[in-house]
Parts: sequence; C-alpha cells; structure tokens
Amino acid sequence: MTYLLDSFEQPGRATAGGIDNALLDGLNPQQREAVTYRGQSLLIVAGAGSGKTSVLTRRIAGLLQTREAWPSQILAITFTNKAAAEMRERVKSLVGDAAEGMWISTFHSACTRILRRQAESMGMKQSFTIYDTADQRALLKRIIKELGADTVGFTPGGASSRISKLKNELTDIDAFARSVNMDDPKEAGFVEIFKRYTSALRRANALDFDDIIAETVYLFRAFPDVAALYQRRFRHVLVDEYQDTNHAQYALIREFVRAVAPHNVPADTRMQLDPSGGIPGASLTVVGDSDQSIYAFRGADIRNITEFERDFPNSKVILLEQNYRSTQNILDAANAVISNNFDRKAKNLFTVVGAGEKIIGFTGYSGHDEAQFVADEIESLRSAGGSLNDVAIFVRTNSQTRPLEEIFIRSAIPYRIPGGTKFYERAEIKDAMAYLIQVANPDDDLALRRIMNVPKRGIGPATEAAMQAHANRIGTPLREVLADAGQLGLGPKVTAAIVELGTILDDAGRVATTAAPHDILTDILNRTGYHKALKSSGDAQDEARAENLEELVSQTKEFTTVNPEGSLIDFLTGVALFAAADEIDDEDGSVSIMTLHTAKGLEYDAVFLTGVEEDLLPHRMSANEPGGLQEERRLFYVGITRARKRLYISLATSRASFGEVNVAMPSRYLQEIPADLIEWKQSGGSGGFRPGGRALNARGPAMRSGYSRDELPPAPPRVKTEWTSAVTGLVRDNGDMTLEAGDRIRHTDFGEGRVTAVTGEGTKRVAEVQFDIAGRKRLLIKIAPIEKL
DNA sequence: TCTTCATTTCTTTTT
DNA sequence: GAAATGAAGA
Repeated sequence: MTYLLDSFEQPGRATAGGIDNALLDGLNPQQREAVTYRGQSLLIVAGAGSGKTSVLTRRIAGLLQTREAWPSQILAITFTNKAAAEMRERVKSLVGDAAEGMWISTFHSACTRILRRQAESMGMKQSFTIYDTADQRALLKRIIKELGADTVGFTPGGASSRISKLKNELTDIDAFARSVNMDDPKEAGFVEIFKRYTSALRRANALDFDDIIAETVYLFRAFPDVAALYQRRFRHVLVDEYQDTNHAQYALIREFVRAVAPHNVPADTRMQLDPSGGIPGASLTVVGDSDQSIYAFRGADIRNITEFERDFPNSKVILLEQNYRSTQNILDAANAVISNNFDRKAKNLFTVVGAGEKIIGFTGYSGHDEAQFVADEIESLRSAGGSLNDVAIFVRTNSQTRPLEEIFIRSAIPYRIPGGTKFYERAEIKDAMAYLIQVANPDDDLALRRIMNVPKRGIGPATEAAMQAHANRIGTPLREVLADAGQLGLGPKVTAAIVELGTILDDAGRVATTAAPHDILTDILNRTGYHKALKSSGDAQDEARAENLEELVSQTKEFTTVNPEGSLIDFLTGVALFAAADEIDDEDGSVSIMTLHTAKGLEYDAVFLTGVEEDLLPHRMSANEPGGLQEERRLFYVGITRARKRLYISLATSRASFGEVNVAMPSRYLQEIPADLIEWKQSGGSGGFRPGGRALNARGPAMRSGYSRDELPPAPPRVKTEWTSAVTGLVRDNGDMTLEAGDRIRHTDFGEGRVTAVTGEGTKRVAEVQFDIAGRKRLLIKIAPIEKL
C-alpha cells in the first residue's frame, strides 16, 4: 500500500516531466495537457472522436511509468465491459505487464466485486445473485398480484421504473416511506409494494441492478473503515462517459475520492499524510461530453458534468475539440444539429482531413424499401472493396431491425445484431440459469419457482402455492421445503417429483463452490432431462431451444477456459452484468445493426442512420418528457458522429408499427442539417413530407430512379411498392432450384432479370442478377422470392 | 394439470 | 405482430 516517487526512472527515456516522450507522440497540445496534468481533479471535456480513449490510456500509462502509482492504485471505470477490456489492452500495449493489477471495469462490476468481499458487513451472503430487469418485474408482478394492487392501476413496469428512479437517487424504502404522504392511498400502496419488494430481495439474498451501486454507497457510508480500505488503495480514480452517471454513481465516486480520516490510517502507513494526519483523497479524472448524454431515462444527471467545477473545487477543465474521426461534412452536420440544443456550452468539432463525401439521403416508401436501399448501398460499398466490418446500421428501436434482417438475409449480406435477440433473455436460457442460480444461492425463491415445473414434472400452481404456504409457515426459503415435501400430504407422484428436484439441486449445491460451471450445468441438464425433453419434443422451436442450451453449455466451457479459477458465482455475475455492447465483434466480416444507444463509443467508416422520422427520432414517448426532445437530438448527434467517412440518412414515408402501417413524417432534426451537406438519392413522393422545404429538397437528379425531383411521378417509380409482409425470406424455401449464368428469373420485388453469376455452396448459394429495371442485386437463391422463367 | 385457442395489451432507449 | 393472459376442454 505504498508508492515511491521519482525513483528508478529509466535513464534517457523520460521527459522533463517524467513521462516517456513516446506517450505524448502525436498528441495535440490539449491532449498532452490532459495526459500530463497533475492535480486533485480534472475534467476532460472530450467531443466525439477527439481521442479521449487515447488520452485516458496514456494518462494511466504515464502514472505507471513515472511510478506515481502502482497498478493496484488505479481504478478506471468505463461504461461497458468491452470498453474496459479495450482500455486494459491499450494500457498494456503502452507499458506492458505493469498493467496487471489495475481495476478497470464498469460501475456494476467494480461494485459487485466490493460487495462480494464485504457481503457480511451489509448483512448478505457472499453468494448473492443479481436480478435483471425481467427478474425484477417478475417479482413485482407477484407482489402486486398478492396485494391486489393491479386493480388500482399498479403495473410491474411502472413500479419497477419508479423504484429504480428512487434507488438511483439513493432513496431507500425507509427514506421514501418517511417522505411520502401516507394519507394518499395511491402513495401508501406504492410504499407497500416497495417495502415488500425490498424484503423479498433481502430474503432471496439478491440485489437488483440499482442496488449494486446504491448498496456500495451505503456500505461505504455506514462503515468508514471499510470505505477506507478502498480509499487508501485507489489513489487515482478515472471515470469515462461521466455525462451518463446518475446520482448514485456520482455519490459513489465521491466516496472513492474522499480523504481518509486520521483514525482510519494504519500506524505503519508509508503514504503521504495531510496536516491533520489523514490521507488526502484520491485524484479524480473524469471524461465526458454533455452533448452525448443519452441515458437520462436511466437516471443519468447531466448536472454531474455541468457542475463538476463546483463540486470539485480547484479542478482543471480541458477541452478537446479536434476530431480525428470524421470528415468535415459529417462534423458540420453534427455541429449544426447539436447547436439547436440551448443551455449547452458551445463546442465546435473540427478536423483537418477535409470535407469528404456528402451525406447521402434516401426516403423510401416503407421500412422494407428503406432496408433495400441500405442493402443496395452496402452492396456497392462491398464491390468497391470496403469491408463489411466497417459498416453499421443504427436504429432507434429494436423493432426496426426486422425489415433490415429480412432484406439482408435475402441479399446475402452477413449481419449481426449485438444484443438483439438477447441470448440470455431467452426462456430456456433463463430456465437453465435459474437452476444454476438456485444451486449457488438456495435462498433465491424466484429462481426456484421458475424451474419448479421445468421441465414438466406435474408441479402446478396449486402445488406450488401449498409449498409456498408451508415455507412461509416455518419461515424458510422455498428450497428447504423440497426435501420434506412428504409432510405436505400431496399425491405420491408429485411428492416424488419434488423430492427428486430437491436432490438434484442439493447434489449440485455440494460442489457449487468447487466444480466448474460447465460440469454443474451438464449434470443438471442430464439429471432433469430438460435438454432431452426439448430435443425430442418434435417441435422445431423446441429443437432450436435445445440448441440454445447446447450453446449455453459451450459458453460455460469457454468461461472456464478463459477463467480457469472462475466459480459458478463468477459465471453468474458475468452473465448478469453482460451488456449488448460487450458482444460487438468487428472482425467477423459482417455488418452490425444496433440501436443508437448501443452505438455510443463506437465508430465505423460507413454509418446508416435509419428511421429518421417523427415519432421514431424523436421517439413519440420522449415528446412529453421534460428535456426529451433535446435528449433525442443528442441521440441523433451521437449517431452522426459515429461515421468516419460516409454517412447515410434514411427514412420512410410509411412505417409498420404493431401490425398497422402508419404514415411517417421526416424528423424535425433533418431540417437542422444544412441542405448542401446532403445529396438525396431519392426524396419522398408527393406532398406533405417536406418540413420547411429545405431538408428534403433533392439537389440535381435523383440518381436512383433517374428522375429529377420535379419529375418524380406521384406514383412511386419503383417496380414494386407493396411489400407483402407474408413474404418473409425465412419462410420461403426454393429448395433445389438450380440457377446458372444466363438464366432469366422473375423476382417479386425487382421484376425480371438475368443471372450474371452464381457463387457459394449449398444453401449459401448466391446469384448475382442484373434486373431490367432495378439494377444489379445479389440474392440468396434458397430463400429469394424468385422464379425461373 | 396440461393444451389449445381466443383475446388483449403493449412497444424507447439499458447497466 | 408478438407475447402474455384467460377460458374452456381433455
């Protein structure tokens, strides 16, 4: 717990400031200062693409290199696990193995680690489990039903988001109950729900996402000696994406950098003490950009960054405005858009790389039409030699991905959707996970209820209720009832099934802390017969579910390979804190489709910003929220600034949302981009779609259709405008259709054309077709809606 | 207790 | 258009 100053500098390599020149190479003056500044607190206002990761990693490397800090004294907090891993890698590449031992992780991972170590202090067991949003809602649903509160308008979702908000403000049930007017029956009802929810979590030895942060703050506040362990240890705290911190996270940071009182300083410390005999607070570096704050709905408080200087007196602020990512055209668009947000510190991104390509705009007639445009453009990027890894398509909502997927499948464009069909949220995976959770944490009733009758073993709601009643009577977790189910007077068959389940869980529990997660899972799947039941049900969907279970098994195996010492609890924690952005892989030759939120922090050569329509961006739901329109604008801004070289902005004049097709209007934000930055390949059809008449004016001929804007016929000029939703690429199967160059075919969307080439093998065979009207396309033969002529 | 079928409700973004 | 309910029948 000591550190040395100014010793063992490597001769000849250090600058006057003690930092290796190589660390400062290629940095602009502001970046240099951000790397070398030393003081109690530093705010780096880092515009999009201004090299903040570079600055942050070099700053850490500098601290290590000059021996100002040991690796163990550094705590760096990022937004996602992937960002953390990346930062660790980059520091490693700068200073080598000296990087081992740093804490670089997300808020949630760091706090979980602390809470597990200090579980006893906070009155929990080390094996606590983490409830995700779905678990939280399942529990609340039960509570609301128990209380009959659903009849007075309480919903799991509503209660969950309110509880989450309160926890993010560090208001626990006791504080809340004190503050509320209990004469209001509505409020009193919510207090009761919150109360039961809190105690159910306690009894289940579980924490929800928000607890993880809040409980750490409470722990530090209640036990200053525990807090002091970490305050003495972490001398340099660095926080990325500071604009997205909520109040609880802000409070946590304050705890981390709090000075240690003299009575919590060990007598034998070799650390520098302040005049009172305490240890001064750790130095704090935060990096953020209030223009990229997009998590207000999760409690992110923009004031954390805007008031940093007030919160941390004598702090230094460094502004990074030079952009190293995008072309000037893209930055001009971004600057123009974001300047419409009032109440913000002026900031203007600039670059020296030049104007670059114009932004390409496209207005389709439907989501499918838009998706086809995206596919066509990707195809031409590909034939121009671009890599699909460098292409991303952004959407506002997850439901927008469907038409894109359909068209991409048909066009044989490989794609991936990070966090899309969330693997760990599938029912069968949650079932298997619930088994593992029960094994690791037998107190978790929710997990047990989930698997009680999975696979079917004849334990219905009635039986479950009887068991629950018994558990309540004797005051134990549900799990303990399993073993003596005989006392419940149930049928022999059911009783045997219950006891059998108990035995399986107990047996697995005996090795829970020692066996590899993989072995525990395999054992459970074998003994419960869950996997076999799905495999042999004859249902195609069950078949897919069985395969998902197999995938989970191989993931546990993978986990042990990467992490040989990893326990079951470690695996469960990893899964619970796994995020969409963590699974982004930019090496596998596919384009990425993701939400704008997931896109934050990433960059691509070519970016497609889709669905730029009213009610989608800005989203309808945000319109009534205070600050909602500004937040949506920031979201748009984040999307624009992800692009390095090419930006495509697309929308549709009609969009299907929950079965119905609705008229869609161009987003108000579109007008905020100067018209001369956008070249419209196809603008909207007839009237009513040109707010302000600026943004949607096509310049020159609309290349795609060969019409200039004024000649655009009122009827859509495309071969097909009506996209029968029944024709999904997935349903169709052309089986053994054989095509070869020269064949003529008819496509339901593109009309007739001639095959120019066929490539690929088996089901992956792709035909390249020159259509008479629609141009050249690549089609996956097996599923394309085509017939041979 | 399980299965099937009809009805209903909901859709923003996520650690 | 899906997922989650609810009701009715096996």
